Amino acid sequence: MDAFFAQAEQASKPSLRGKAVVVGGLGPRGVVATASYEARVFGVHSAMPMAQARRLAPNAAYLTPRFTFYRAISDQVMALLRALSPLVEPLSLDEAFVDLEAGGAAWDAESARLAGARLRADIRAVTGLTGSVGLAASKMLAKIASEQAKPNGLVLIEPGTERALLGPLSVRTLPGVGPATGDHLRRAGITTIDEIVEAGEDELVRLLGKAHGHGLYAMALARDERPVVAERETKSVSVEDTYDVDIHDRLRVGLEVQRLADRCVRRLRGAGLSGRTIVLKVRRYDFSTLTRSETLRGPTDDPAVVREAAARLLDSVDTTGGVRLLGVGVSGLADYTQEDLFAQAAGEHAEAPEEETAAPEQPRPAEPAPAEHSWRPGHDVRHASLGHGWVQGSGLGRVTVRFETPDSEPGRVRTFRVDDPDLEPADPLPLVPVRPSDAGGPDGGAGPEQKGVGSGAVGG
DNA sequence: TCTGGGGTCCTAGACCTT
DNA sequence: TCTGAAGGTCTAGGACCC
Repeated sequence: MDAFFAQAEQASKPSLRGKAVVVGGLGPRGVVATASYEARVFGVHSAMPMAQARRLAPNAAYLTPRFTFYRAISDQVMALLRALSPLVEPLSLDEAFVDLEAGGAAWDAESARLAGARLRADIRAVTGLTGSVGLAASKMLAKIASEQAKPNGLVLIEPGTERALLGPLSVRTLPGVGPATGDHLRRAGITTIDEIVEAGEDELVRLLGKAHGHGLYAMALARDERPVVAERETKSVSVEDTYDVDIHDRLRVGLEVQRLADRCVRRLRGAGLSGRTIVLKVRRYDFSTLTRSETLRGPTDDPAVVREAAARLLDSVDTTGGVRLLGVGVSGLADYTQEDLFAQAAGEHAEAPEEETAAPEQPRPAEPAPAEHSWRPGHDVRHASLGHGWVQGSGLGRVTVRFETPDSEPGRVRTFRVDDPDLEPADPLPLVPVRPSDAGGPDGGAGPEQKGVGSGAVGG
């Protein structure tokens, strides 16, 4: 999908169409998740600190992400992809690889192009959003094609043209080459994919190590045999929080770690998993990041066991100077639990009072009492008499709401007290009106753009 | 300027076992 | 019995991706 989050917000809010929209964390340490194409004109891009984005585009609309809304749209698009082929490999909410040949949806360049065009039309019809499609004989090339197709386009890389197309491109085009590897190669005088080929495989391995060197050299020759994998099993589950202000109080750090451990276990259990290795992550005031891990005798999904392990790991970390981020994760996953791990926990720590560990919600001592409502910018609300709208901003005891819906004209703005009893949070409205004949089909929503290419669809 | 959150994969050293 | 090589596991960190 093209600038997915921002596009979904523009589809949902008529007053933002054609305007610069930036979606991301709005706190003092937030970063940009997605910027609309109108915002990109000002130099705003993903992963940029929000403060910098505000300086570049002070008049843009700044919204917090609505992941539930985006996920609903993503589900609609993924369903369209799965209708094309059983081999669909989602990369994120808004991207996926599809093996068109495996699904019989395409067998040569022309049939692939047709399938891609039909898919784009279907995405538009079902979600109301635009997506781009890249078609090629491998995942790497399909990804490059889809980047070239953005926004709202379709690009097919004809078999036999791959090497010529790749040669002049920057090494940063290749998957796995980020800022660090790009710099490393640049210092060795390698900036284009042609120059990787000229340097030779041995030199690449010398520069980047075995796995990366061999892999990158093969990619530079347009050799990519990675299959489209439909079912990816989860390898780890983690949660982390960055704090608006560094935490110095050691007691508070400990409480936050406990809270994160509980949240992590809820996610773990939600996925029906348990894990053996507990990981604590600490980012200190100077942005240096430490991880500490401990492997248990067997997998657990017991919050008490994870809390205790995380607390032990924290004991080995110096937090003097303050921490800006804390995280707790579990890896070494299994889909079963080893019950006698209770014994492990009890054995090492003489009998802590046994709480009902399965209780989904426990008091969080470190947290302030929740406000009545958190009126987050961009989120939907309903007013008893004025109807559906969204939060444009809030502060000083006031919340400003724009009253409009996906299929209305740009709406009027009104300001209320934050505790106005007529105002309440609401669910997002579908982006595409639900027709009676759609019953049973996907309900309306905006769609992400996807890039997909069957490994055999074009080249096969 | 000042850097999110949730992941995956790779490397390398320490340590243990065979 | 001692030694060394080889391989596996654990741990920590770095890079990358969306």
